[in-house]
Amino acid sequence: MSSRLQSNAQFKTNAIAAAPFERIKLHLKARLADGDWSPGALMPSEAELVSEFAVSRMTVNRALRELQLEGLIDRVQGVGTFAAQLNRVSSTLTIRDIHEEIVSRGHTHRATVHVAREEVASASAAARLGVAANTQVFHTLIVHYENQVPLQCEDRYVNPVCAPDYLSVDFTQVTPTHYLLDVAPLWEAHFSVEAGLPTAREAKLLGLKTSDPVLIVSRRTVNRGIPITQARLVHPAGHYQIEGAYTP
Amino acid sequence: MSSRLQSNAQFKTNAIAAAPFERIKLHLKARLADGDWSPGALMPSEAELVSEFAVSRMTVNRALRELQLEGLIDRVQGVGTFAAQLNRVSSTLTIRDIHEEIVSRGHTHRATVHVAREEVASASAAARLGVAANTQVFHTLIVHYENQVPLQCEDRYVNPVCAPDYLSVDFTQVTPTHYLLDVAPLWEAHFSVEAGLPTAREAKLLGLKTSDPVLIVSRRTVNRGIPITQARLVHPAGHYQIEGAYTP
DNA sequence: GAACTATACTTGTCTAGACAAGTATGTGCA
DNA sequence: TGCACATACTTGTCTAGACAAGTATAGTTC
Repeated sequence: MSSRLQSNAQFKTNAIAAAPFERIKLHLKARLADGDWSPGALMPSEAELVSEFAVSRMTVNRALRELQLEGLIDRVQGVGTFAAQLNRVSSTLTIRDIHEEIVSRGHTHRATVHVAREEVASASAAARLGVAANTQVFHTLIVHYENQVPLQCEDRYVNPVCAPDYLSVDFTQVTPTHYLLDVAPLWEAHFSVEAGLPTAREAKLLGLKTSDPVLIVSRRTVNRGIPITQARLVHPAGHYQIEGAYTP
Repeated sequence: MSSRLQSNAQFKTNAIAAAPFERIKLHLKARLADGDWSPGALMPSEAELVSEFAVSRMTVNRALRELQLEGLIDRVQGVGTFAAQLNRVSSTLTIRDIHEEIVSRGHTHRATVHVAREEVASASAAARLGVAANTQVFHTLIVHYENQVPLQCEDRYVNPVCAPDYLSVDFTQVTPTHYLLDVAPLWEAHFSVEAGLPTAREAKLLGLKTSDPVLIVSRRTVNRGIPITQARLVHPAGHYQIEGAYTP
């Protein structure tokens, strides 16, 4: 019983002070925020922190390794630990499946399929997808509605090698993104975001004029070097914004 | 000499096989990519991986902890390790200081200052910055040029509490972002990206018509709960795009 | 002066063991 | 049946020590 009380007391202490590696991280973060080390300055070595905090080196090492992953410090084997140059603002941006995103807002999602066929890729489409010209590819053109308002025009090319049954999917029920995540669960994505004008067809599908600005997201995904899909996602201005946050 | 050769040989072996924790990570990633565990499925415990790979538990633990940080697995103390639900596409987006970005492309950066003064914040500006209405704030309006072509119109409000000397900076030489990073090296950022139309003034400064689409980035930064700055960054369509990548 | 070498210091990683703490399950008692 | 408890298994963390490997520097040799 007394040992139970003792471990409870220890737990409460830990709840305030957190785990040692966490305490070391917070301490170094606070000093970095105070400007104790200007960017590029040499910070204490692991051995010095071991003495200061009276912990083992593995604990200090974990704290520093995680700070390095967070981009707050730079470490060079054989040299030392340095305060990072914080001249870039790295943010984590989450692009979610549009169905999930609309539903999470409590709204209804509806999709209309305007193209769903196999095509010989044009030179530009093949280049964007990353396959050879004149290859057979799947092509879908789907408009997504949030509460009956058009939110996204999704023009997508898919590599048949990765998803041979792609065209048999009912895209009014399952989004291409969702289906492709099932077929190829892990991949690399590259994307770019820009403002522009819709094509005549996109304008018509979204109920816009061709002079109305749109937000265009281009995304290409690759699995082990094999291109899976390339999508051009066109959103009417004002109806869609990408949000992100960065917390050190 | 022979010991040198021996360590070289060992190094080469390591170069192929990588560190044990890295090998375990790659092995589990490959099996996740193969769909060996569907989302939510129970994965091997640390003890099982210790047996399989003949390493210590700390090594397995590090591999799993890093996979968890990467969002590929979920771990629950007392229960086990599970394959993550990969239904969201998380990407790391890096917004860099515009001066650094232009210079890194080998181009020249020039800035013109159109407003740099202290103002009583309007209701909307105060709300966007996160300070009380009728507070004194700093306001700058700067246009950034890449090779003499206008690239960004930067409309920024700054909390005088965080950067009292803000107006004494020569913004043709130092960007506000760069200066503020010096004054407050660590902070949280929230941003949103959308397409839209420029205001009449922005259009004039960027050499656009008010009907030309622009990419608008709104960013607010906070340090320990205290708002630092709020910026509206307007870019002509076609001249600017945000890029990002996601590599599991 | 230039090139080599020994040394000291740094980070990178692994080990074997330990204790803590969360969770599920079976067992015995009321 | 329903509740308390012991048990087994899980992850979370820390330790003390070890070796490897990268880097800088002082000293030595040519």
